[in-house]
Amino acid sequence: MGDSKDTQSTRDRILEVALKLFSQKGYLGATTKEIAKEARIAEVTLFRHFPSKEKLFEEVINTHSFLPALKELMPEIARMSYEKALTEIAKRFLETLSSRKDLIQIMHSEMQRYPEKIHKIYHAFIDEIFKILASYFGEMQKRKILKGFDTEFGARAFLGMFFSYFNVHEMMMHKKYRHVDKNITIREFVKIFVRGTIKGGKQ
Amino acid sequence: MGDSKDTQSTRDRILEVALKLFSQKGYLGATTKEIAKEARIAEVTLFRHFPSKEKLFEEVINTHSFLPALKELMPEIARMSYEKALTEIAKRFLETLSSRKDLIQIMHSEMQRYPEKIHKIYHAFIDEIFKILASYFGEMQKRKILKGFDTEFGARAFLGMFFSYFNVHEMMMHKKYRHVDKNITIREFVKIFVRGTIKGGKQ
DNA sequence: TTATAATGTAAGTAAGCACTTACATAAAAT
DNA sequence: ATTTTATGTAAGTGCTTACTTACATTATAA
Repeated sequence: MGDSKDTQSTRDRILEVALKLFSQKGYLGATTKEIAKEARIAEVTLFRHFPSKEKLFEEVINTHSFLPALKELMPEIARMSYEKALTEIAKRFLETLSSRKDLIQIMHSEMQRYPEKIHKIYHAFIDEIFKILASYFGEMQKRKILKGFDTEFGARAFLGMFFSYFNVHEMMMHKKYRHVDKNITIREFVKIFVRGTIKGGKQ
Repeated sequence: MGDSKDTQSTRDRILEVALKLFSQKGYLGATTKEIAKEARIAEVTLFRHFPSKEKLFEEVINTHSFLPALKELMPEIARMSYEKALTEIAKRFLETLSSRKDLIQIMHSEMQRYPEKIHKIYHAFIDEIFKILASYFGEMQKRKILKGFDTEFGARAFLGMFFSYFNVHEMMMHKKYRHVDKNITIREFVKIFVRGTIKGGKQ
C-alpha cells in the first residue's frame, strides 16, 4: 500500500508503536489490535513478525536498551573545574533519563511481572553509570582535589539526588506538579555536593 | 461460615487483599475473582461491597493513604546534633517508605492509567515531607549552625539521595541486586550532606 | 420466633483478549 | 513469466474478564 513516509520497515514501526503503547498502558493494557492499528498494519502481520505478544515485549526492551553518553563525556570533564564537571554530568544524566522516559516507565510498571528481564537491564545501566562516576571521584582524590570518601557511595548519593528529581518531576508529576526549575536544581544540588566532598574546611 | 480469625470485617479483608494483589499484579492483572478467592469470600460479595473494580481501587488507595511519622519525630530531633538528627530522619524516612512499599508499587505501575488520583496522593505526601525537613533546616540556619542555602532544595537533595537508594534497592532490585548496607549508606550520605551544608570552611 | 441483613452457590452474559486459519493481492526476485 | 515474499481482509476459536441474576443459607436482631 502506498504510504506517506516508508523509510521504516514494518518491523521497526511495530517496535516503535509497541514501545509507546506499552509505556503508556502497561503490558496488559496495550492490546495487539491497538498496536497493529497505530502502526497501520493488519493485526495478523504483527504475529508474522513476532510469534507472541510476550516476545514482542522482550524485543522492545532489548532494542531500546541503554547506552549512556556519559563515557564520551569523561575526557572533556577531566579538564573542567570540579563544580563545572559535576554540573555537566548532572545535565547529561538528566538528558539521558529524559530520552529514555518511555522505557523507564515500562520498567517501573512491569517490574513485578517480569522481574528477571527488567532487573538485568536496570542493573547493567545503573552499575555502569555508578562505576564511571566513582572512577572520576577516585581520580580527583588522587589529584588531592577531593577529600577521602567512599567513591561508590559518593556516586550513589550524587546521582540519587538527580534521579529523585527526575522521578518526581518527569515521571510522577509530569507537568501538573508545581514547576521546579531544572537548572536551579542542578546548581543547588551541585553546590551542596561540591562543598560536601571537596578538600579543605574542617575534619 | 466459622473461620479462624474473624476480627476483620469482610470489607476490610477485601481492601487488604486488593492492596496486595493490585501492587503485585497491577490493576489489570489482579482479577476480582482472585481477590475474592484470597479474601475467602464469594466474588459476588465483593461486588456487594464495592460497585465496581475501579471503585474498589480508589478505596484501596484512599484507605492506605500516607501519614508520615516524621512530624512526631521533630521535637526529639531539635535536641540532637545536626549529624545525629539527619541520621535519624534518614532512618525514619526509609522505614516509612518500606512500610508503604505496596502502595508505592501501585502508584508506580498505575501512574499513567490514573494520573489525577495518583498525582494528588503523591503530591500531598512529598510536599508535606519536604516542608517539614525544610523548616528544620530553616531553624538550624537561624541558630547559625548551617550556612545559608535554599532550604527546600536542601530538603529535596537530602531526601532524594535516600529515595533513590530506596528505589534501587527495595523497589527495583528486591534482594537480587548486590547488597549495599543500609546503615553504611545512611552514614556516608549524611556525612557528605552535613559537610555540604554546615557552617564553617571556605566560601 | 420471626424478620432482616449478610453471605453463599450456581449459572450465565456480553465483551474483549491473544492468537489462528484461509484466502486474496501486490510487489519483488528469480 | 513465474515463483516467492510481504502484506491485506475476514472470519472465527477458545479463553478470560467484569459484572449480573436468582435463589439458598446462615446469623443477627426484633
